[in-house]
Order: sequence, then C-alpha cells, then structure tokens
Amino acid sequence: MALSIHYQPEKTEQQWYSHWKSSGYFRSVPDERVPYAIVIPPPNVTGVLHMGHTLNETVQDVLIRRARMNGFNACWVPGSDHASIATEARVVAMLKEKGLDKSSMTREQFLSHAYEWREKYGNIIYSQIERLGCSCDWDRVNFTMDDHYYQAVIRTFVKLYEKDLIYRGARMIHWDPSAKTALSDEEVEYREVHSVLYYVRYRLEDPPDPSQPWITIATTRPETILGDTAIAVHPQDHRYQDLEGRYAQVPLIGRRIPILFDPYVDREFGTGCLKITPAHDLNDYNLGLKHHLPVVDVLNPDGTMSEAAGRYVGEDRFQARRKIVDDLNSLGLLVRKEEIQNKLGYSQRTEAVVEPRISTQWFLRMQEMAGPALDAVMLGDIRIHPSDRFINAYKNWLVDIQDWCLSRQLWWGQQIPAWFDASGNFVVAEDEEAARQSYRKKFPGSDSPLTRDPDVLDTWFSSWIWPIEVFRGITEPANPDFAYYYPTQVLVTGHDIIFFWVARMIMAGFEFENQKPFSDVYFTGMVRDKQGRKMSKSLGNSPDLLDLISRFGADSVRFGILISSPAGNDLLFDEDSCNQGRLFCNKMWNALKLLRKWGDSPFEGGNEAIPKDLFAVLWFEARLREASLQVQTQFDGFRISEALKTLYRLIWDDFCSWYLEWIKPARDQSMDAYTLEAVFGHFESLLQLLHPFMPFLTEELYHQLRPRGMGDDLMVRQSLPGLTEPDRDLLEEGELAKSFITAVRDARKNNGIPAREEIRLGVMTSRREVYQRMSSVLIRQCGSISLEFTAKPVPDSIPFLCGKDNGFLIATTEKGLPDPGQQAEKLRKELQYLRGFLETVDQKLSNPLFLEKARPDLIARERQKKSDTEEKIRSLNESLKHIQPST
RNA sequence: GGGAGCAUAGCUCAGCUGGUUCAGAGCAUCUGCCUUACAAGCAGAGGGUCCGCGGUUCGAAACCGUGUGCUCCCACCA
Repeated sequence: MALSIHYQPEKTEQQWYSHWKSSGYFRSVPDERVPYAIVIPPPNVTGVLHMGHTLNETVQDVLIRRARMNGFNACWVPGSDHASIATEARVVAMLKEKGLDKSSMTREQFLSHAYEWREKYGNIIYSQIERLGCSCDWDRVNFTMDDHYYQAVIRTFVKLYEKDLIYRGARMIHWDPSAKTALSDEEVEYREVHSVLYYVRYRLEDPPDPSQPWITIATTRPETILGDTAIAVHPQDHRYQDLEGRYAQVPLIGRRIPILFDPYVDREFGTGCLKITPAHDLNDYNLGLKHHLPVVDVLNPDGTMSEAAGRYVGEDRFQARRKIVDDLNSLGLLVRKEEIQNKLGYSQRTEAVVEPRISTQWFLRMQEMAGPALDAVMLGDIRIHPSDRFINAYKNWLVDIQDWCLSRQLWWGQQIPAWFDASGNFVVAEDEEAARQSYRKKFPGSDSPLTRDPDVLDTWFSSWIWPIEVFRGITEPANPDFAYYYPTQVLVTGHDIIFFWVARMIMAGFEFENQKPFSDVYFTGMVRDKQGRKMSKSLGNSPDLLDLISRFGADSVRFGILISSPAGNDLLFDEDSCNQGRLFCNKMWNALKLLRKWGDSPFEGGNEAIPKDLFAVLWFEARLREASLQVQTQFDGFRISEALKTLYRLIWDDFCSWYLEWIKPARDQSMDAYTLEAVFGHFESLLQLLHPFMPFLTEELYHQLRPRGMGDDLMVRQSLPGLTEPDRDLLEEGELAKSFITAVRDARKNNGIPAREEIRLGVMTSRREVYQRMSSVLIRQCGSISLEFTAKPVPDSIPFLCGKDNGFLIATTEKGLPDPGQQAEKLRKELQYLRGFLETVDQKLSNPLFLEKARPDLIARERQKKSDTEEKIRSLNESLKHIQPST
C-alpha cells in the first residue's frame, strides 16, 4: 500500500486512542512492580481545557508514559473539581438566562440544577484530555463531589474540629459582594488602580479655634463615611494637639464621633487625619477594637447600602459613592480631589471588588500544620523544580501563615457538618444522627430541633486531600490501592496555585497520613501569548485547543507547547511552534517511507550480506546511546523541554540528515540485510524515545514500519534503549566524517563546483585507518569517485582543512578545477585565525602563574591545543605553498 | 514597604563543576539547489560589547559587589 505524502494525524489519532483504551493500557492495578503515580490537578468540572492545562497535562503524560516504558506501574489518576464558587456563579447565570432566580428556590432545587449542569458539561473536559492523548486511568476518575469524596471531606472537617484545629468565630474577612460569600485571603487578588482621594470636612464640636471649625480627612471611600465612628490623628502631630478629647460630626448624618490619638496614623498621608470605619476596613476594625468603638455596617451582603446608610439605602456602593461626593460637594464639604494610585482587592473568581466585612465564619488554625510542611520541603523530602524561584515563596507563606477561612455562603459544595439548635448552640458530626447524639451529650436536657449550617466548604478544602482520597485513603484507609500508590511521585502544576493547593496538600498529607503526598513538584510556567500577555478570554488571545488539534494534530500541539517551555519559566506560546511540530511529524513520516522502500526491495545478492557502511551503523548506535543518556539526565532534572530538543536534533540531524544518507544505497542497488535490520531497529528505538512526547505519531509509525502481532504496541513496549556508555571514539569519528563532508561541500560551493560534478579526493592524514573505515561514506557523500591517501599536498587541487588533516579536491578530467585562488583566500583567513588562537594558548603556557596553579590536566590540554594548532598551521602552510604558484 | 527571579544572535532561550562542548540551539534572515523519503525539503552562510561598572582569580558569560532595566510573589497605609 502506498503511503501518503504527508502524515495525517486526523486519520490515526482517535483510532489509536481507542485501541490503547480498549486494550487496557491505561489501567493500573497494584502489582509487584514499583508504582509511579501522578494525580491530575483536577480542572474545573464545567471548564474547558486552556493552554495552561494543555501544558500541564502534556508534561504529566510525558512523565507517565516514560515511566510506563521504563517498567514502572504507571498510574495517572484523572478527575475534576467541583469548583464551588466558579461553578455556582455559572449555574446562577444559566438559571438567570432561563428566568430563574436562585434566591427563590430551595437548596435542593438549586442543587438539582447544578448536578444537571454537571451531567451536561462535566465530561467535556475529559474528552479534551483524551484528544490530547493523555494516558489517564479512566477507571479511576474522581470528582470532588462524588459520594465517597464528599464523605472524606466531611470526615476531615470533623477530625480537625475534634482536634480543636477548626473554630467558629466573628472576624474581619474578605467578602465577595457578587457571589455573596466569604473568601479566603488567597482568593483575593490585589491590583494597582487609579483612584480618587477625596478631602472631606467634618465639623468640629466646640472648636478650640472658632475660626477653624473644620477637620479635614482624606478618603478613597466616601460611601463609608456613613459608617464612621471616630477620627484619629497621630499623638505627636503638632497640628492637632488641641483636639484631644474633642468630637466631630460625620457629614450628611451628623453622628457625633470622638477624635482619638493613635500612633497608627501616618502623619504624611493626606491631612494626617484618619476617619475610622470599623465595619469596612481591617485597620479601622483593629483600631475600633482597641478604642472600643461601635461598628456601623453601612453595606448589605450584595454590596448595596444598608439601612444604616440612611437615605442612600439600597443604592449600589459605587453609585452611592458618586451621590455622596455630589452631596458633599453641594454642601461645600468637599475640599478637593486628588488622583492617586492604590491597590484594590478583587475576587479571583468573580472579579468583584471585595469588601472587608465582619462576619461569623469557620476557620482552620494553620500554625501547627505549617511546621511539617515546611520541613518536608526545606529538608528535601519533597523536591521542588525549579527550586530556586519557589522555595522562598513557599517558606515565607508558611512562616507567616494566617488562619484559613473555610466557609462559603454557597450551596454547591460540601455542606458544613455542623448542626445548630434554636439558641445558636452547635455540634459538629459526620451526619445528622451522630450530631443528635453528640448534642444530647453536650447539652443534656435540651431538646431543640437541629438545623444544619447552610454554608459549604471552600473548594480547596476538598482538593487538599486529592492525592489521598482519589485512592480512598480517608474513606477506606486500609485498602490496597492506597497503600500501594501513596505517596505519589510527581505533582505537575502551575506555580500560581502553590499556596491554594500545593502547600495545603503537603499539610494535609502530614496531618492525615503522616506522610508526604508526593516526592517531586514540577512547576510549569504560565502560558502567555507571543507578546508576553497572559492568555485570557477577554483578550481573545487564548487559542481553542480542539481547533489547534484539528489543524495540526495532537502530537504537533504537544510538541509545540513543550518545545517552547523552559522549565518553570513563563512560556510564550506561538502557533508556529505547533507548525514546527507538524513539520517534524512529516519528517518522520518521510523517514518511514524511505525505510519501507528499502524494506520492500531487499538485498538479492545472497547470504553474505556484508554491510558496506558498518561505520555508519556503529556510529549511529553510539550516537543513539549518547542521546539516550542525555535524555535520561534531562528527565532526572525535569528538563522536559530540553529532552525533546535533544530528540529533535537526534532525529532530524543525526538520523535523517546524516545516518540515512550515509547508508542510502546507490540508485540501482538494494540495502543489505544487516544494515536494513539495524536501521529498522534504530528507528524503533527513536520511536520509543519520542513516544512519550508524541504518542500517536510514534505508535502509527511503529505499526507502519512492519507488521506487528497482537499486543505489540509501542505504548507498552518496555525496553527503552539501554543506558550504556557510547563508544567515544566512534562518536568522535562520526564528527570527523561530518566535518569532512561539510568541508568538501563548502569547498565545492566556494569554487563553483556543482554537487553532482564528479571529483576525486585526497587526504593527508596521520589517521589513515580511521579514514579507511569511513571511506565509502565519504566518497559517496562528497560525490567523489575515490579517496586517496597522500603524503604531501596534491598540486592543482583545491585544498581544504578538516581538523588537523589536509584534504584535496582533485579534478577527474583534463579540464581540471577552477582556479583555487578563492580557496587560498579562505585558507589564509583560517591561518590568521589559527595564529591568533595559538598566541592565546602560548600566552597561557608562558604564564608561570598558570603553570603553577592550574590543574595538571588543564595544562596538558593546553599543551595538546598548542601542538594541534601548530600542526594545523603547518598543514595549511604547506597546502598554501602549492596553491600560490598558480595565483 | 519586604522578598525572589531574569538580562547571552533580529526573536525565544541553552550554557550544570570558572579553563576545548565556550561563545551555542531553534526560529527568522541571506545564498545555491525541483538531488530518485521529504521544496512543508536539501545544502551552505552571515549574524554577538554575553546589560553597565568595579572586584576575586593565572584565567570570568559563569563567582562576589554595585548600578540600571524588566517580571513575579508577599504586605492592612486610608
């Protein structure tokens, strides 16, 4: 069957994927092999795969496929995250479109809509992961809202509560007015924005100087003026010394508030007077506590003004700000406005400006858990790659850790297992029955009905046990899977969730299992576009993965994202790199066509098939080993992108451009059986090395190369080329052959001798046997009819230099070659360079300090350099002598 | 305000233990080739103040200090 001109991924990818899947290759169960487990960072259940995922999943698949080929029991656990706040926001929006309002339905009704949504869209992400070729064990899919998982989350909550690590209390927290829920500190993103600083006059009561009846404060949030309960100045601020013990009036509402002295106030900022609104600012809250100030909350949970805001009630906070500024202005209380830069907190999920808000929530004490998590990384029990950048951040976060606000005022998630009686007493238990028992014990005699806390838990409180519970480590702690796979090997994720997820998983690992969750963490960079901008929906610069795959093929996309991905650095993604991947696929496809052609017309010359180009075969053998070792080293250091580059060069340059050309039979000849078998074997080794990166292409080529029996699939072939030291001499000789051929091509080009014009070659060398070994390769590749050894320069030839050896292009006809004057010029330049080089070497060698202090082997190397260079110069001079007469 | 990282060819980046892997790779550019696997290809070439300054050293792209310029993280200055 004739092979198509180009590789056609669309014809093979889906087919191979289903073959692998139905053959059970993705499935992993405990056995006697060493496990190699990776848990996927669970994408949001209703999300689609973006380029960041593409990078992460590809890296994971590369690691897991390579581990599988290396004989490990590789297990990649897929799954998804219920993503409480993000998903709930989307479901609410979807309902709104249908004319339904969350607030008018029961929890059960809402959840049934949410589950319906999940049923409808929750599997999209999995099919995209499949399209990418990921070898996940699909029998192990976990979802953070699965029954067992839900149960596990509840159980950990109860455990921590019983250890007194979870508490409930009123604190100032970050509030998302759009999602109407509390957030953790980590879910707030600060952005630099342009703001207006308003200078507002407050009337002083009984002013010490009646001509100065005002005190002016500066604020960026005039709408919170209505919640002011004091004004503060610095105790040493001479401007305000006479205000001690006096009172001022809040504009618009006339509330009487004290003027306090507190060193917290920055005298340099604004007017040096600070308005204090304990309900709406963390610092003010703390000052309020210190000075026993009342708290006036002027905002509703949805960000509108509350009853306390008087006539502004019901207005949106930003609307109210404008109105209040207008009102202050018309009352003559607005002194001036000033543009300033400041930072505002935004909700990571909804983009709403967060409000500091006093609220009763559930918190987890983190201090105690931070210790083991810190030690694990600092002592190297868990290794972070690349380490330098992230260890510090990790350390700082843990050292200065804050308690974790766990509760969210949402419905989509694990409902907090706390039950309250009518008077606010509560118990924490795994289920209602247990809660009742516990309640009776704790509050004997009281028989109030119990209602469950309506709030759910932070999504990250469920994902932090991911590496444990995907193996049922919490709900069925004694099960064999958990014992076998935990701890897992590698976690591959973006560095943006180091605190959200990675640090907390490490804590959970030690807290619940007394054991790290993984040994290595590999942080990928953020995927950016060509101009370095973050990929985002609003910029429209995030390519559609399925579209990319349909245009380039999954392997090319994998290639494209990996080749531009230096470890840990942000990567600038450009479609062109996928195209480069596509060209690479074609290159290999064409190599296959060549091999097939050779295989189709085998050598007819009898049994004594003497390999003509044994040198080439042995050289490539060595080169393959060398590259395999490099690749292994690169994998060991998680330099995945480098490993792919190594293979790319090995395949394109060494295999295709050199090796295949070297062994290519002459036009009317066939390939001998030995070489044929060798090159087929080499190709298979290359396919295997490349398979983790480009699984579809390599599997297809593996089967196209020759017929295979049942179950002989590349994906499960477990014999990666052995890691034995290559023959260094052979490698060096291969390089010599390459540079000789290049030198001849260069000389041809410089002297206008077409590639097909026959020549003879002469070489003046001390390594005759080496040249003899590769002579057939050199002769053919140089378009020569012979290679002659000569003791002195050949007259009327074009000389060139190859290493220390002199080479000569010799004419085969009477007509001769063009005037070598051109070439002489080139050689003179070379000579000049060599003389300069020799000078630097001589300088070193004549420096007594160098001879005294440098390592002996380095001195020997310099001496070698010197004699080599001198020899080259001698050779060149001699060649030039023979050219000169004719110029 | 605190901390971290980066600066090497037009672009994106390697360069690990200071010295023959030392100034590299890919892409881009230029030149010549429709050579019987591949023109989506082949062959060849050009291209650099290794950010500036100072120091350590026999020797620095690499180590130290410093300046400059980007990037990121953390932090409650209205």
